Amino acid sequence: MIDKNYAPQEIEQKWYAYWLENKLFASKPNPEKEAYTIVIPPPNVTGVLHMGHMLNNTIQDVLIRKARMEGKEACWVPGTDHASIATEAKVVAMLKDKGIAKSDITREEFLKYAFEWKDKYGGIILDQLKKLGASCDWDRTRFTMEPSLYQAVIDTFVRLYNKGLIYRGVRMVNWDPQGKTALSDEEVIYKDVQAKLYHIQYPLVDGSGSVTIATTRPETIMADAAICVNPADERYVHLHGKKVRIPLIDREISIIPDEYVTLDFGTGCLKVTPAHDLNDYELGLKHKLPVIDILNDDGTLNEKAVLFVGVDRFEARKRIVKQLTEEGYLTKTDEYKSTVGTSERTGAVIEPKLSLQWFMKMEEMAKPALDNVMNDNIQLHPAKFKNTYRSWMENVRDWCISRQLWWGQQIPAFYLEDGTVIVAKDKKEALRIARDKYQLYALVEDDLTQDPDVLDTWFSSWLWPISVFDGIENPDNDEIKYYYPTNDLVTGPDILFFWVARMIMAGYEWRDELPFKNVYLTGIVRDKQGRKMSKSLGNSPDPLELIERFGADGVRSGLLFSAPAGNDLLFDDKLCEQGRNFSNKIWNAFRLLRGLEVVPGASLPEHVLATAWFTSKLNQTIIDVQDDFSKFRISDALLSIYNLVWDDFCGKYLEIIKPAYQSPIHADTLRDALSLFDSLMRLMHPYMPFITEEIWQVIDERAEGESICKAEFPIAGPVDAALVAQFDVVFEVVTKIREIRNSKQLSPKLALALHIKAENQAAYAPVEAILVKLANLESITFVADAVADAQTFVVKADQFFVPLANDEDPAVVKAESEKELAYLQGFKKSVEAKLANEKFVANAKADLVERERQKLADAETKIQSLQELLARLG
RNA sequence: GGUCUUAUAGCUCAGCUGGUUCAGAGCACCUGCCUUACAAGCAGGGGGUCCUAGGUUCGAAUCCUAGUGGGACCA
Repeated sequence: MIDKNYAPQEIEQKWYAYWLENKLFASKPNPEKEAYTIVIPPPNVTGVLHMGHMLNNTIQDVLIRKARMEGKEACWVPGTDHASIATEAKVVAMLKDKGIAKSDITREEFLKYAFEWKDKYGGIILDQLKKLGASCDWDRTRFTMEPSLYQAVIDTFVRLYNKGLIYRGVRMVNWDPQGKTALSDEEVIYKDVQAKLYHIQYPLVDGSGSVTIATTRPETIMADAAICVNPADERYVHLHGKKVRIPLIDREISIIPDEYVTLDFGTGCLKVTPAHDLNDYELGLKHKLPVIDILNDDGTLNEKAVLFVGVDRFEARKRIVKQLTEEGYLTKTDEYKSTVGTSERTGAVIEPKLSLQWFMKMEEMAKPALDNVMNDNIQLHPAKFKNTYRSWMENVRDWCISRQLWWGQQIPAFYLEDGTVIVAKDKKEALRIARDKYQLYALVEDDLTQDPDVLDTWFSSWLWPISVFDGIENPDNDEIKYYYPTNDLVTGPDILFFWVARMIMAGYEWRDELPFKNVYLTGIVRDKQGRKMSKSLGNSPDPLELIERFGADGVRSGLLFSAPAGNDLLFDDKLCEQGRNFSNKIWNAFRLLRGLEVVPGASLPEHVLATAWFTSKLNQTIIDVQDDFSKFRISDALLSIYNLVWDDFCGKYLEIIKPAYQSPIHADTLRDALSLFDSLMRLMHPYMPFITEEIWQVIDERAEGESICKAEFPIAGPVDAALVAQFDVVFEVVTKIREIRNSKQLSPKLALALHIKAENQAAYAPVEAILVKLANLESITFVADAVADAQTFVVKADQFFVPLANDEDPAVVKAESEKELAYLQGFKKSVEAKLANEKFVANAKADLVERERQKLADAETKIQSLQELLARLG
């Protein structure tokens, strides 16, 4: 006997091993078939699976499994990202625990440790994905730092440098004092903070008083280059060109006028600090002010600060405030709401810093990337992200691509002793160029020094859809030609610019073609209070534990029950519980069919009819599901299937064909039912791969190595709308009778008699047996007149009577019927009004008008029946 | 501050090109059932001013405008 509760753990393990063993996820170019390709958004190599990955990868798996079943050559490429900042931080921390400082070891030693660490802890996340059922082609697993992908990055750098798209220059960049590296604009997260606005007096050199400036960063006064006022500000006109002394250090600076200053902010006097603020920097350029950088790379103050040398910037702020107060320079402190940029990876407060870095020009590359999204060559789902995408692409700024780290692709720029830069794929090539270009024939490799910096992680990720198929190194290979462009990309909107936009740029740059046709943007998984899931809040469930509790199928369907594209998902265990219950429901439906005793023979006519009815429902659902998928409504498609399986198949179809207790089922009926079950399993397989495989394998004889993974996805046949309508009437009647039973508190075991006053008695003949069974009737009798002492109801135009001693207050019964009548009369009136409206008849579509006429006719017959009923009630 | 987006049942959301009297699903809730596939279940039920105010239209949850409250991105 099969267990009545579905136990997923063993089953999941068994089938995943089977799938791998039989290479069911493996793909290779097959010209006979259409390719369907997804590249995984590579998770950080040292990351662990979180709920966002679960959602994201479930969606990818649903898409890829469906494509595979539809006979496409489905290829899902997995892999990991080296995540330079995050991983380097982890390796540094690991070394620190061992008592090793990064500064004490060489680059080579560090990288050795880093690779060891990666080999030990990296890729855990990929094993976790297997638990989820992810059908990746694991033989294709790639890593952004492996030799071939590393080389692709180097080649890209050289190519773009030679095209003049990459340059090196001193610019104001976002400096992360904790990671001690520059960051791109996109890696800076702005946060609201409650800051203080300090009002500081600067004495005039001529002794005629002082000016007061307002600043949130008093520790930068030592870097001041000027005081700036708006020329239109009458308060300060007399001060233009005068000099003030910076408090505490007594350095003299000028007061200059510039329209940049806002009159009504603070005091209207702005301290200009070109080294530590982007706007001040530009103001400084305009007025040729000196740049005085008082900060070290780690955020401590340097000698140029004069005061607090070696002290951290935040500590220095506290101390300088204290000193300014003591010496009477600080006149006022206001509370001030402000925003501060922080590092996406380390969380440290970003310092704008003037620094020599490598940049990529974005304007030219952004153009095809923008155009091809706006014209829908590449579709974003949901489309609302097109707006956000456009505004970003239209305002794109040059990309700072160098990072002061060791873990990553080292920039292929080589310097001669005099600082001359040679960009080449390796030192040998650089030497050749140096010799040829500068006639430096005596030069040897040791005379060249490679740039110590590495490239931004995204500078490798943006090549991912191409580089996983070696399309950069070997652009004409069979794989890239077959699999590229890929089809769908599934990712979060938070990396739309970091990653998606740049992949599109890289696609057009390298292959003059889009990298994927659709981008499905998932929402963020939040907890049920709407908070983002995070380690520090501890509100993120452990995905593997969820799988343990609810089964992978349960978790997958649970996540998708409420995950419309682009909308955040408020996660609750409850959803997975619902998914698990669904697994169990399917399991028990199958137990029922498996447990039946079979006798040879043809199906009863009502069973044949029920099979035809359910087939229509199934076909309709397949049509709906395909429509949903075409619009990336993955969640809606699942709900359609859920309702079909639970309500129509289990609740109705199985109840109709289920034989009485200990009675056998006819072989033909069982065959039909199992055939439908088989279709349902195939329809559901993309969502619930494990349980569907388990059942599919025993529904019928299967060959060794065969799998539902490669079985055909159901194809919709015809839908018999009339039959569906007829069954709707049956179910409505059944519900009414059950309602009577419930309200009278009668046992479901008590068979009732039913009398029908029907317009068309013959219409009931084929479904009588079904009515008897579902409503538990002892008899159906057709009558010409009303039946006394009976519970009555009307469906369509027909009247139904269930003879029961009527102990209800006739007035109540009458009131209810009158209420229904009034409703129908109102309905009729509104439809009549509509049809009498010439503009409606003239403007509305013909079939709509026809439907309205039908509605009117139906309402009229029903009203008539109700009136008869009421007449009898007196 | 700018741009975009959103507001529907207690909760999470559907409602697709305006057209069933359209107000719907799941969960939650209430009532009754351990009816031999499933209590992780079955039968039935209650519940909404479709944010507010205008407008367009024969007709508005759906389109437009303004306001209010959320959210996202950008600075």
